[in-house]
Amino acid sequence: METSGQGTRPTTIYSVARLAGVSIATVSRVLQSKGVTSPQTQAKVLQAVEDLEYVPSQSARSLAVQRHEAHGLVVHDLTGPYYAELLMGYESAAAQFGKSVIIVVTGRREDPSRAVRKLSSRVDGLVLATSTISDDAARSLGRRTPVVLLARPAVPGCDAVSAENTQSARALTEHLIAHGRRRLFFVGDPDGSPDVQERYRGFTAAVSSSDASAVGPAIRVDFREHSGAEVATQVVGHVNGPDALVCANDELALSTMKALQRAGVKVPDDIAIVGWDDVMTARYVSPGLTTVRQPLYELGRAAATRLHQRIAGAPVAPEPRILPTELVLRSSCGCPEMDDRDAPWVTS
Amino acid sequence: METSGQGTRPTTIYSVARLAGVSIATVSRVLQSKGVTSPQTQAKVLQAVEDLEYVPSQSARSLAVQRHEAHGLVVHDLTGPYYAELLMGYESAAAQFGKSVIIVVTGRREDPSRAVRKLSSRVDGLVLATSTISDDAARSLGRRTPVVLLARPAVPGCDAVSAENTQSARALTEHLIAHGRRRLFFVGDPDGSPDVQERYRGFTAAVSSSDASAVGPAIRVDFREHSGAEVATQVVGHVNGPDALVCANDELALSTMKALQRAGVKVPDDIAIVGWDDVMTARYVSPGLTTVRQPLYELGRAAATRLHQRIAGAPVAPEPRILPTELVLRSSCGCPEMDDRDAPWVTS
DNA sequence: CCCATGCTTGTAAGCGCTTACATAGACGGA
DNA sequence: TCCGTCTATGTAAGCGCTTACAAGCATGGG
Repeated sequence: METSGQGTRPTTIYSVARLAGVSIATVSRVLQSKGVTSPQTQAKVLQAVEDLEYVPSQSARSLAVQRHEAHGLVVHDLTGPYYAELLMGYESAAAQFGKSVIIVVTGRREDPSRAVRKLSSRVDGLVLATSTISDDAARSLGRRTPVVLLARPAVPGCDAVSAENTQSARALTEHLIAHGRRRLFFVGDPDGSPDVQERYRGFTAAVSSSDASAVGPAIRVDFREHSGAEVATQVVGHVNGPDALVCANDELALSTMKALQRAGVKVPDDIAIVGWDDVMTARYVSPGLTTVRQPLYELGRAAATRLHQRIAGAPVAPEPRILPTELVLRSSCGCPEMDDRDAPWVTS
Repeated sequence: METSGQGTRPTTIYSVARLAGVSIATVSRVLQSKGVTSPQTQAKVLQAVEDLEYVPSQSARSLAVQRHEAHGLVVHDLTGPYYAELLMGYESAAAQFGKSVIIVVTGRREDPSRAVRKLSSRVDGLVLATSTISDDAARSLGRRTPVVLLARPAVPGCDAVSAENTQSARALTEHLIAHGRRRLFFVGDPDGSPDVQERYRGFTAAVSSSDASAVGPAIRVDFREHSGAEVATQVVGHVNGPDALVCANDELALSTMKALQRAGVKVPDDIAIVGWDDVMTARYVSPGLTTVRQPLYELGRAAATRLHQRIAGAPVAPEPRILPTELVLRSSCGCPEMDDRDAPWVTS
């Protein structure tokens, strides 16, 4: 029969020591494989551990070794594939280093900075993503614990890893121009996130070094899917309206495309549309959405790895680590449809 | 100037006590708002805390109070919107209870069960999702710490929360039959997960209590997107092939639909297709995918809330908590296109 | 036969915090 | 003035683990 109530948890290193007939130091030694222990002793201890289903208390261990063996990850939210993929990469690397990962989502918090401070007291280091806490707060944290910034500009005392944005924005825009587009519009709020800002910068650079023209300033809408309708109303029916839209991410691009199509606009014939992230939907819609793929999983791994190195004593890297991105050309930009490329099962 | 090296972390409760000119007990008392302290003392302590940027060590606290103030969440992976949404709900509820959440992804682990056991030593309770560790392992854990099972059958000693599957599968299938479909196929592996099993059961029930017939056993393919191609080859060109496909999830449904369309099959005229989850793509493809929406965010919250109650001492609930799901009718089932319903910005 | 040597194990001092209990003032009633 | 009461604070004993150091015990060379 089972001891149903789980009220009892007196299974400490002492119980094990007693059962095995050794001292707690010996138990600790065999469990950590530290110091030397005779094979017989090891066997006895391991047996006792087995019998008692003993699991060492992490907090006691942390207190003793002055290490938490945990990484913190702070993100704004988790909607969309972006953070999920990132988190998987992060967790996988952290797991390889034997670290737990504790996640904090600041999106709906009253006091993100307090939450992060509290988090810092149970981890050995932190990864801070965009739109979570301020640069100042990050810098202050960076003074007492290793901090890696994710997809945001470096601040002194903190490492930074992110995906390349400006170059790919430029390449994407130039691709549109090569397709003959001349009246380009950027959709998204450059002040909303560093990523968007960089993309906008690349867009602007490409436009201004060509004979094309940017149609007005960026259409500043947020990332939400419904923003597409808003964009569509601003765009349709104008005589000299845009013939190409560079959207800050795929959600925006897709909802805009849908709203436009519903309004009778032909994509890409009338207006070409491109986005960022290569979400699943991008390869299912018609026309397929041309976009920029970010190495999210790798980004997560890179952040975790860098954090691990910092915790191990490595100094702050002088330069941010920038991961390359990849243009994914489908047909919303004006390229011809290609079945193979659009096939859902072709992933690389 | 800043003290750049973060090697020094001698900021303990002792430093604060010394600076404030009180004992560590007093510091603890004002920080925990426990016991009585004079306003002046409070002010002094708070000031010292401020000056030193003191944050109490979580491990020391955990050790003293015999509580970790953290919840564990164990999932198989994080791909797709399913777990991301779930995790957000989970984290939000946990945060409200003042608990950190530590996440473990078992998908690529060598020894999931060991990882979970280790996790259990740093949390006050666990939520275990499908396809992570065995029922036996879960039951064994449930004996020593509160455990909530997520989207999997209850085991003695553990709570369980999940979304309704059988009823909605039945309703979905009956809807297809009402559309005149008579040769129905289930796509997905019922042995792959309890969810799929229940959906298959509902499907079977609906078919057998009608004059329709299930075309052969389930087509057992996994959840991967490329499985669609496989399904398509099995299905096209048969004289008495299916006129409706009930797919275990949306990824499967979408990739199948795409493969079918590419092969010249008309959806839904020749073959109707439905799925599960209501992923973003479902409302962007043409025809819109009819599917079942699960209250993922709420599911996450429910799991966290239940775990919290268990940790607080509540007994194991005798029955699993089943959250209702919702049919989302678009046009891949044969329903007429409706612009409004398909509009991306209509979310509820 | 004795002791230096090496190997294994035990002893005990923390790690930073909470909290039961002791103590020291302050205050007021007799 | 004295003492009982109450309140604010200090003292110290853990929480479960790690680890430097001490100690015990064979072993073998001198």
